Amino acid sequence: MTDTRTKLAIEAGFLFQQKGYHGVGLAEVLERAGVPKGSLYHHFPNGKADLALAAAEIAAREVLRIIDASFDEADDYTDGVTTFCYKLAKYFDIHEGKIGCPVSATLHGGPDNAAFREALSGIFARWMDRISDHAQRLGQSPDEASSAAKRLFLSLEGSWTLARARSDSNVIRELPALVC
Amino acid sequence: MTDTRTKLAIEAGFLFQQKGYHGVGLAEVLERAGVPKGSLYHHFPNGKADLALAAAEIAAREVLRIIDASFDEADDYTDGVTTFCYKLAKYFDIHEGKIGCPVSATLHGGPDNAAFREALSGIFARWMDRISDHAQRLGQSPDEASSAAKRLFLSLEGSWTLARARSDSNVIRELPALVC
DNA sequence: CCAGCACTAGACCAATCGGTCTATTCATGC
DNA sequence: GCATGAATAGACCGATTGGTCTAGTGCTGG
Repeated sequence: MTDTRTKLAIEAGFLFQQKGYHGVGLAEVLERAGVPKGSLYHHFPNGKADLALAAAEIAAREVLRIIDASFDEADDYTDGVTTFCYKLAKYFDIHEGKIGCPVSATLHGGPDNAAFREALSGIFARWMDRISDHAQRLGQSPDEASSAAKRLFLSLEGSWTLARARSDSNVIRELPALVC
Repeated sequence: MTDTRTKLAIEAGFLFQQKGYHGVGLAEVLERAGVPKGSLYHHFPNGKADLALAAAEIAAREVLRIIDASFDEADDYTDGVTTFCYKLAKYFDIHEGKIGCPVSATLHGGPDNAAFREALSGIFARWMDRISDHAQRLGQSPDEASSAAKRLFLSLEGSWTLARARSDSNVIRELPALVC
């Protein structure tokens, strides 16, 4: 039994990830969450923008969780990257190939608000930092780890885009061979 | 003196690249192009979708042109990639950091139309093929060239995303050091 | 000079947009 | 049992959406 606020953010997240900020109407979010409009503006006083930020934050934490789950039981960096990519590809398949990077899909194309951009680049930084931490723990030097993390992140964003265009998650699965 | 159809596609392209398909209203396109609605539906009978496809096609050709201009006078592959990235970063700066990949910004988040997805993945394939051709011409084996092109394309898409989030084109300029 | 067609021009439309507002229900502390 | 604030419920709003339709304009071949 998730509370109303969370349910709204999660449903909104799914929709934003597929159709982008402007592509989703509040009516659709409300219907899927089974929640009336009054509740939305009670929990998110700034309306749609608040909702998108909350949705992105949830998706961002979920990705962090997947990063940890992948690297925690890895023998070396390449091993962790491989597990990570396979998990993401599976996540992509579950949503029928309609999904890009859950965060950039939600926040890009939204209002060109400074708050949006900062949230977005902050989330990206957290991801890269976390990957870099794991790389160091698995034996890489700080410099190696940092650029490996950046290389992985950048090409992962690209893979999400290409996978979506092709409706095919294999691009993501081929990533470890390409960047490690 | 560009004709009305082209003017519409170009103006629409700028807007789509910044705000995405659903983020742009026809009224805004019409106003910026200084063209009445009747003309739009004369030149693009299927309306907004046609317009987006035409805009993406123009942007795609422009990128191909930049690829050629960068690699034609390059001594080796790394040299070509560097020139290419610098040109793109400059293009990014000209548009005040509001722009992502001109094609994915236009077509992603649009109708989940099969035509859109095919156009998108076709354009991406053309870019990668062209880069791969140049890499081979500059001495790489077909396999090397193909995976180098893919590596460049994927991380370039990611760089566009990150550059936009940070409003900073340096990510793009640092790309050659990261992927070559 | 005029018939025909490509094109421009913009009024108009139903549908949907994000957002506001009031009324009601529910839970909780006294 | 009652008061209070949180939360739900949804009617309602003006603005804007993409799209249609009718008029009018201007070029071109005969």
